[in-house]
Amino acid sequence: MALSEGLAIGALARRTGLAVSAIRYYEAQGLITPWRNAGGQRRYQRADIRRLSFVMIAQQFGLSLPEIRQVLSGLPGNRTPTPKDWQKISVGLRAHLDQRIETLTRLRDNLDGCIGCGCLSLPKCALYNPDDRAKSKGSGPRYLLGDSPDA
Amino acid sequence: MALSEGLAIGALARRTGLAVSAIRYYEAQGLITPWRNAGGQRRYQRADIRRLSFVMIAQQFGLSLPEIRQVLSGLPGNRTPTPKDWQKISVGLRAHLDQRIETLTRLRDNLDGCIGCGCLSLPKCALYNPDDRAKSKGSGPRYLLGDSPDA
DNA sequence: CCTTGACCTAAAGTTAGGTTTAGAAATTAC
DNA sequence: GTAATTTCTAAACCTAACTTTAGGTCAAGG
Repeated sequence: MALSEGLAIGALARRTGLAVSAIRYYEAQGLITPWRNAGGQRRYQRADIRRLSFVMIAQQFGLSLPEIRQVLSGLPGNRTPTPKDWQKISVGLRAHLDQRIETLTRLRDNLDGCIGCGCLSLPKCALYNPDDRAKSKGSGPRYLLGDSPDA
Repeated sequence: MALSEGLAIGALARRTGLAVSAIRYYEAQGLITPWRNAGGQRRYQRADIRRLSFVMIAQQFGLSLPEIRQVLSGLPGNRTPTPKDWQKISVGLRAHLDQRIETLTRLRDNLDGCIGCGCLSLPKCALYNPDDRAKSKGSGPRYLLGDSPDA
């Protein structure tokens, strides 16, 4: 097997720790694009290891797969991404993370202000701030704030 | 309609902003326990407005419904919870939130250290810390770390 | 009394992020 | 040249947290 024939999906799975089925799923979601060998099997570049690593990290940060695809689209399509390329898109991740931390921190501070104040059921309570609620990615009641099914 | 006949599910829905179906679902999950009137319809106490409010807030904080049920079990069963009762269980929420913020902050710091370092694909990278990964509640690859289906 | 709106239950559908299964074809190992 | 692995596709299944639907009952108003 020549050096440049690429990685089979199983090898990529071992390198990344992902399940083979997950890698195929990510492909279906447009996160990674292997080529096919003569027999129709998927082959990956070594750079794809890093690409999938990035996917996993971004997931830990709370991004959805479509969001991650969006971020990854910031990478050059015509060549193997350099460390500098990764650096550039990581900055976007960092911003996303900052936002999440800030939201949670604000929520926490509100909780502190609310503990014992008895306002838990009042619409005025800071914890009911629609802004906060919209930003929290925990599932929660689906159609809470004008996010109606038929809108 | 006498004063003490309780709230119908629709009224509770309007007060909390939840969908009627969500309230029934929460009942199925053991988060709230109405009684039934002569005709078999659900009736709720006014204190249940606050109970559901608490559920919504806890969801924003990232707790699952089973976790919330657990927290709610800290309330007295034999009487209407006082502000002090709510205060007590809110402290647990606060701790949960602190933990999440800390995890995310640590993740962010690691990202800072990693941006541009080229380590994104190495198992040694701090971002691969199993501890971090296990704690992040974002879904991610399901059977990542010995969390196998048949274990 | 009768209609209309609110409520009931059970079951199926929905989304995200995957996994599992089944049967077939390609690769690798001996 | 087989036998054992891998890989392939398509479709079904899974969990969480709900919503929707279908068919029927309850409650309130005129």
